[in-house]
Amino acid sequence: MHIYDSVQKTKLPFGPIREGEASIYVCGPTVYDDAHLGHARSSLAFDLLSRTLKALNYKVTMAKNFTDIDDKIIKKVEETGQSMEEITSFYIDRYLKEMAALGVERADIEPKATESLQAIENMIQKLIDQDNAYVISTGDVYFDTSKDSHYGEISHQVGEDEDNQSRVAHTSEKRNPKDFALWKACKGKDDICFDTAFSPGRPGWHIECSAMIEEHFSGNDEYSIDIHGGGADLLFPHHENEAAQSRCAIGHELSKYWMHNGFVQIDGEKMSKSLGNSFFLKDALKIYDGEVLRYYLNSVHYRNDFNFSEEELQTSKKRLDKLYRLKKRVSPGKASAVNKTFKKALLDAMGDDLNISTALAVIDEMIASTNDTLDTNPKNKSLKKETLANITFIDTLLGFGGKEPFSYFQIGVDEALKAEIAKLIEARTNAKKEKNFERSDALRDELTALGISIMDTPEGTLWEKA
RNA sequence: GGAGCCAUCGCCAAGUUGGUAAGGCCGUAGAUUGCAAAUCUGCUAUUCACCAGUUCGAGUCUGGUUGGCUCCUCCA
Repeated sequence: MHIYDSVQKTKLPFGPIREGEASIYVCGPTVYDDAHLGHARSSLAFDLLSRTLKALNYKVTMAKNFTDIDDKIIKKVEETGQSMEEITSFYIDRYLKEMAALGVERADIEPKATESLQAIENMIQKLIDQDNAYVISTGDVYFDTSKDSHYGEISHQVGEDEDNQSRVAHTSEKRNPKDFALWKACKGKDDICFDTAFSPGRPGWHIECSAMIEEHFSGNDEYSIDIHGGGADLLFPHHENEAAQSRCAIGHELSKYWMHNGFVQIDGEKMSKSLGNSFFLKDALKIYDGEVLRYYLNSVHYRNDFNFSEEELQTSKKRLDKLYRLKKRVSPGKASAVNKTFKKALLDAMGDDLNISTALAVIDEMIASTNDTLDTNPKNKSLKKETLANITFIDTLLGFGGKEPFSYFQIGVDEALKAEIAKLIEARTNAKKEKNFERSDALRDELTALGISIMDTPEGTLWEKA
């Protein structure tokens, strides 16, 4: 397995802390609103990572957090009158359901900031005791970036003197312009806050990840976890700050490898809530099947930006359709053993920093050669069984191709229409027997009008939703 | 202002240590079909934004130019 490490900016062989194991922490969403396609892509990218490592026989432990204390959530509380808990649990539930529709496996650990307050307080207290952090007059606690000689090595976003260039305004009580809040003291009696030894308030954004990692992973003398992941926008300042506070509090590096996924763009621009160009997952799932969306969003390498277009999505679906047509052709039956050459080619591709393009090419070649052989010898039973096993392997590794193939092509067709289709096909078959082609073509046109395309095979006439 | 990333066929998109351009869509010629659809076969980039350099050899390395995107503010 090779992984591109965004800190060293190069592809590295994956050598985990513990032989045969992989610990992964991915930054999850702040739960104050619906997830958009960008969240989906990030989630999908690390799902692919986890599945690939598992297929390579690593014992994977994956954590993905929910940030459930945050300014935006508090703002929503003020706007809606709902409790923070009501809001966050609603969006967490939604998020999990939508990701499940995309075939994303649940993380082993799903920590929430509200459930990690003790770990957060402990870490902040430790940093204060070490004088790596300080409390200002308002009760806010800041991390002193000057105490960390390695600050800037994660994002390479160093720059010592051009602080005035920074777009971040900073308060005069900060020791250094780059110092960031570990703890935000509560401002009024209605503010949502939690009690600590230093001040009542709530955690800053960065500290929760560091604290959660310490709470849930043991690591070794050098690193807490193997891989830390998230969107490319988190590299700075979020991950830089996480790394700094962990390094100072724990005395070693936070993560051995850092991985960052590229953005989903709309018309060449990053999709984000602040730009107002978000395509929400819930809306996408109303129009497209989760599996099709998964295939599409995963079809471009995770580090590249992804320009979303419905037209490309349709093109992408055609490719998935081909896999299901083959599956239809070899079904029903019992799977035998996966083809070793095929399996190796897929694992080699995915083991190379998740090279999905090569993996999809390997699959397309398998589909073509299998169809070719089946054209010559339609009754090749052992090939059919092997193909079934190959497709099962694809489903395990990449998360698509697992559906029953006939139902895949019938998504969105209700029972009444199915009966109607069956009737028309039967009538057409009879017309064909009588060589009444005028009538059979007319019946086909009727089916086409219903959005159904048909194909005559030795096994009879099959249909698909166009 | 500072820090990065990217630029490969009409479209999407691979291409680790430099060695002579995967795959998909579209198009096209054929096989198959009553005709289609599905499936298969052939064809479809002497060329990798542009310029210069290193090298026996560069899409891959170096420098520069142009264009696009991102981060430095919440952000996947």
